[in-house]
Amino acid sequence: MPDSAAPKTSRIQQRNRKRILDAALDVFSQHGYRGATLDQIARQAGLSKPNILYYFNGKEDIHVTLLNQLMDAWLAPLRDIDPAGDPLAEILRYVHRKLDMSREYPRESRLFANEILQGAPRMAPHLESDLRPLVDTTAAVIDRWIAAGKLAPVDPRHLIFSIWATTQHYADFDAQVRVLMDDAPVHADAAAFLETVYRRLLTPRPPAPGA
Amino acid sequence: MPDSAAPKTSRIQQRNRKRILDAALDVFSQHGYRGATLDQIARQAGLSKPNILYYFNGKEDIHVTLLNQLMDAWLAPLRDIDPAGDPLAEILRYVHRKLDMSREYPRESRLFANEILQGAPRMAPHLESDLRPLVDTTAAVIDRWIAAGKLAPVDPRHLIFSIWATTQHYADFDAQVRVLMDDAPVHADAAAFLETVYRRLLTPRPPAPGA
Amino acid sequence: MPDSAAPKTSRIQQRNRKRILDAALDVFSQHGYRGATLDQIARQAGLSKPNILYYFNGKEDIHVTLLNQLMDAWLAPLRDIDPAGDPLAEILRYVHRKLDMSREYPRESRLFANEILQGAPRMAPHLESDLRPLVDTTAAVIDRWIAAGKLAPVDPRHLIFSIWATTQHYADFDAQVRVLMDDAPVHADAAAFLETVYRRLLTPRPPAPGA
Amino acid sequence: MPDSAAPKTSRIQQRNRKRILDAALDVFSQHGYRGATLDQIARQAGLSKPNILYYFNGKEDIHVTLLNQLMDAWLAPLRDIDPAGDPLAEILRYVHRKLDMSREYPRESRLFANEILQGAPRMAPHLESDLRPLVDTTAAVIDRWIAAGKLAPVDPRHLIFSIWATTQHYADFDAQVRVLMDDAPVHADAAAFLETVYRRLLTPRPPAPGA
DNA sequence: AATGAATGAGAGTTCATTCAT
DNA sequence: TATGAATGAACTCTCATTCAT
Repeated sequence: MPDSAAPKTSRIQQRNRKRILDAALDVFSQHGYRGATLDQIARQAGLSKPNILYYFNGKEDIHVTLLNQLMDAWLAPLRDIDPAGDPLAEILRYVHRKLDMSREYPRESRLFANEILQGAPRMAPHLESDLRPLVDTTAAVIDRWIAAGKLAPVDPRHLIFSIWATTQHYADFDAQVRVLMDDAPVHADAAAFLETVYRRLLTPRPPAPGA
Repeated sequence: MPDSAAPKTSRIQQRNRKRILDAALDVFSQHGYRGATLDQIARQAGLSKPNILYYFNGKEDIHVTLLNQLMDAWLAPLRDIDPAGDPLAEILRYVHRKLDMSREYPRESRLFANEILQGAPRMAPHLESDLRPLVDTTAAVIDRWIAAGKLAPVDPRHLIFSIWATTQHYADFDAQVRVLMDDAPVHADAAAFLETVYRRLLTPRPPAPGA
Repeated sequence: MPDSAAPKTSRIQQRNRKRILDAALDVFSQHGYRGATLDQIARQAGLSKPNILYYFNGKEDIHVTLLNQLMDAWLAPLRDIDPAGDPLAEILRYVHRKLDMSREYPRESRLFANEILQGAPRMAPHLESDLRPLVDTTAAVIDRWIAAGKLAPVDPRHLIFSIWATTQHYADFDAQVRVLMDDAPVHADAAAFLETVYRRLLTPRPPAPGA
Repeated sequence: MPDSAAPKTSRIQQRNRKRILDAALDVFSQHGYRGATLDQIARQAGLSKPNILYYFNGKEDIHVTLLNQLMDAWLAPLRDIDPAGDPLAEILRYVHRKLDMSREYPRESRLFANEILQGAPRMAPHLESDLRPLVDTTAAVIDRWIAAGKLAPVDPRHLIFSIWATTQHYADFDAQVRVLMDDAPVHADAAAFLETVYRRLLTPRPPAPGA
């Protein structure tokens, strides 16, 4: 039992941290930060409450850790827009990836939505340091595409907002969508709809002949 | 002296109930239902905590009252779409009204967003009874417009979702928007952007000549 | 309207005080002192809560007033035992009157029971000043009757306790009695039973021949 | 190390649960359910208020647990009446056991009295399911004894009520008894008195010669 | 004589966190 | 590493009482 425990526990540690974060994602995304309780998280994780506080320094620590971990994955699709790719195709790919994430990771979407709704008290720094430069860069790329006549002119930042809004809506407002769309293949229809929206919006048009 | 007594007492009641609801709107929209406390609401309303419970039967009563009162105002723009009006103009008017509401009533928007995010525990009945028939009706109107060739073909329900999503985004994700848009005239730019989006999306196009 | 109001209000006062005390008797006897609320009393009395406090100085005042008022009526049967009457008949009459009171005034019985159960915090003085001398006197009468050979020898105080206990039981433990005696004519049977008990207990017997 | 762990933690639990129940018995029996506060119970138990709620699910849980636990002990003497024993001796033994219980467990007696006085809101089911069949059985036994000429004829249920009433009186109305019986050996005198009462009541008499 | 409005004190309960092992 | 036990702070809500009219 002397030194063979270290690696073993390390593996246990990792597994337990993951369990806790997964349970916390469930609970936080459903009830919000204040509405969530450590008891719920502990029960869901199959651990005792004090044991959870052995792995994390408190409720807020869990929440912040979650937000930080998710930030990267959350921004990946935006990062992956290829300035050298076909502009319309790049945008549409981004739209579809975001929509897919709403379907596959609705808890993450709701976690962020909750945080932003409440004024981003725990995420404001990250927005400044991580999100903002990325959006600035992407907006510049889009502007260049527009200047090159490869996209119809639009405000790039509001374009990004609209993509976030329309795709995350299917995760964040799922309760409402489900009431209004019983049985319909929501995701497929949404994908087709958004494809249409952004294709019509962004397809560059030849200047009017008489102009 | 006949009926002049009733309003006298009612005056105070009405004023205080309004104060409380206004304060509660502030607090609930910012912290969510569970995150809000009667203490905060009382402080903001300038009343004592027990006095608040003299006017309402409890925290939940205040919340439900708020949601009920707001539901009507919230749906009004959708109700006002005129089936006899010009289709594109009607839709665009709706978009602008929704966007204006996001600017003028961001708390209401966030209150609803919070409620829906958490699965609409206290509003599900209203969604079924009030929202759903209204959306069904409106979708039918749009479908008729499309069939008449007055709008480009789109899925009417996803169109509605996209309008909600893009307009409410400026209220619900305000904290994020502000980080990314310092100093810009957000509202005016958003209005122009959305005008472009829905105009390009919905303007009926003549069939391709060769088709 | 100058001085004609006084007698008029005085009548209203009396009527309202009675209403309040009657309502309070209901509520106190059912829920105990601490379990009763002024709201319940006010509702039952058909008056507003502040108006009740116009007539009485507080919750305790109502309770004490009730206890004081009832004390006299409660002790009347004991006072009415006639030292000059037929001993056995006097005792039996007392038993039957007490039993009748349990049927006709169960609320009063329970009010007293509640008070005594809790250590008589508000009635201890009355017990000392009113009840004790009366019991002492009655015990002396009974002792004299026994000495005169007109009653079989028993401890007079424990005799009195047993009469109180057996008769008040039908009011105080009514909930239990009803569970165990569905449909039976409880009161009549109890009267017959107690008649038997005290007749057999108290009928003087001739001394054993050989004694 | 197999099963020795369980009792270890259970030791503290059992001890604290007992402490709490004992304190609660004190407080509930003196002030009634509504009049009792968790603060009082906690203080008396030497525990913090939240710690009490760690062991019980709330005030009502403590109360119900108490009533359930006591029910068995409370009915034991009645269960122990031996249908094969000597009738008069069995009854007298029951009377004395009940009287002893009033002296040794007055709090339990008052707890029950409080509950019944208020209509048995939390004990009605137990009365139906536990008490009633037991009383039915016992009444049948007594009826058989009477039919066999071994007891003077009396209504068995009212006999039982009278035993309950007269014995429990010394616990439930202790505050009153003490005022009226200073210094007397109440319990011994009561025992002698009740012995007389039930002996005279139940001793079968030979039919009057002339009858 | 009466009441709508208001409140301080305190009730039961929840919960993040700490203690002890 | 893990957990039963414990608690201070805070929460919602109740209630006897007071205020103002």
